Amino acid sequence: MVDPKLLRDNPDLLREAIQKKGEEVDLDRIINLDAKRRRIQSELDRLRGERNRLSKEIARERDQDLIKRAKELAQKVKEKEEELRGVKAELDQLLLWIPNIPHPSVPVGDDESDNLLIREWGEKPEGEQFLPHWELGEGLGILSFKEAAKISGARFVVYRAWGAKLERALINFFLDIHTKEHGYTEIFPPFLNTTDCLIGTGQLPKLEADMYKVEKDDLFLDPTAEVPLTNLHRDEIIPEKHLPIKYCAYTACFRREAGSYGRDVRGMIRVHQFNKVELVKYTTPESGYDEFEALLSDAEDIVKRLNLPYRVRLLCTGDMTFASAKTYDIEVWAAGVKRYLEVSSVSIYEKFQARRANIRYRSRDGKVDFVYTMNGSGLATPRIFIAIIENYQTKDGRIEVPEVLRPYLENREYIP
RNA sequence: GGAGAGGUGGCCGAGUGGUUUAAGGCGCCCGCUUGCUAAGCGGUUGUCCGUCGAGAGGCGGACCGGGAGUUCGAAUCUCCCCCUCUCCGCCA
Repeated sequence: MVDPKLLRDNPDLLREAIQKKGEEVDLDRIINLDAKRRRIQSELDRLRGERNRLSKEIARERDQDLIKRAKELAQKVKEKEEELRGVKAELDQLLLWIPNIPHPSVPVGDDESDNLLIREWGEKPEGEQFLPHWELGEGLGILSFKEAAKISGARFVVYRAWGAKLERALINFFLDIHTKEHGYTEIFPPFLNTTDCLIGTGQLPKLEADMYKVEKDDLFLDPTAEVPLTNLHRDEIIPEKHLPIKYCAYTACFRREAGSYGRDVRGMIRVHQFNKVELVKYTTPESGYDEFEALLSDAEDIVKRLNLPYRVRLLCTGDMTFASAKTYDIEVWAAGVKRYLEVSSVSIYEKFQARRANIRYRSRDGKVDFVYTMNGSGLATPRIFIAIIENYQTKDGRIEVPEVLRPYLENREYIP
């Protein structure tokens, strides 16, 4: 959520943000409602004050006239309360639809074509001999899309034999580096989240169509570990000395991918369930952007160690998500499909999520303020798996195991 | 799934309709005192909304798991929901 004070102090800033992000929000309606809310609040406070004073008088002497006046006042209070409740409910709902304000360093643009290339790393393997992962994976018996369809339908994958081991190796490798070398605390959270959690991180109400919901229990399968990790400290005031808090977690991630029916239908570039290790930080506002750059480099470090060519792009205002103030994408080159694949999205939310989830900190001088939150994939496996098998395929049709993964794969140089 | 107990400030804990302005204790912070790893004495100590103020802060209101209700008045009474604990049942 944006700072609601901006509705009166600087509505143009909000208007501009909504426009840059290509959202549609009736801001004037919200501004009017906010003014209405404050007016009703003031009246109600005055009425309640009067009622309280009267009640104290009645406690001292039971005067029938006083009680009669108090009754009338109580009726008025009740009416105002009802009025306030209605306005507040509507306002709170609408506030959830105002997007975050992009950071000034973010390029203004409409779509992917306006994203800014920040850097490129590594040598791209190119040539006709590189097979796409679906041919390679099915051929080697390490992936099966046919079997997955039997179990769950389209856009799922079964990892088999060395494929399953490679998947598990990746998850363990990611977690080991982040916990042992980058200083993150490992969390293994639940995979189901309450509605409040998803409102807190900003997936709801806007992205409900993209999520798997367990209707009976009113719970959502997590679309990313960002959700549980950021909600770990919901409704808390964290002492400043505990900051920054750095968490990493493996979870399976579930996305309905509504509205992407024609895209990436072959293979596992886009699937409904995938594995991901997520990094989340809570910081002070002052250190936020430094920690954000550090988080990006923690994610990049993994790609480098796997020796996968990649590039980093800064997303333009039109391509970044609703809740984000600034987002970098890390994309690896996959030689078989001959394109870059997004393997990590690193975003800073400033106070946007903290306001929604009510996560604050107490500074050393006693002031209470919202924390900054940020997160990034570190990394998502299916596309890393794709890049590894496609880029590391050998002439004799096997996969060379990247050196850093060998300890996780029985020290083999090749699979199968 | 069934039965019972409970949820009060950073923490412990009192509080069954009206000086509760949430007792008391611990902790924290500040000051004083003391011949010193400590103790004693005194004081301070929440969050949110509104409003006034340049600011420090003042004033008003709300907040005792969440929500609705009864009442002139609710931490306290009623209803619904959530969570925790104990026992039973089922179960990886």
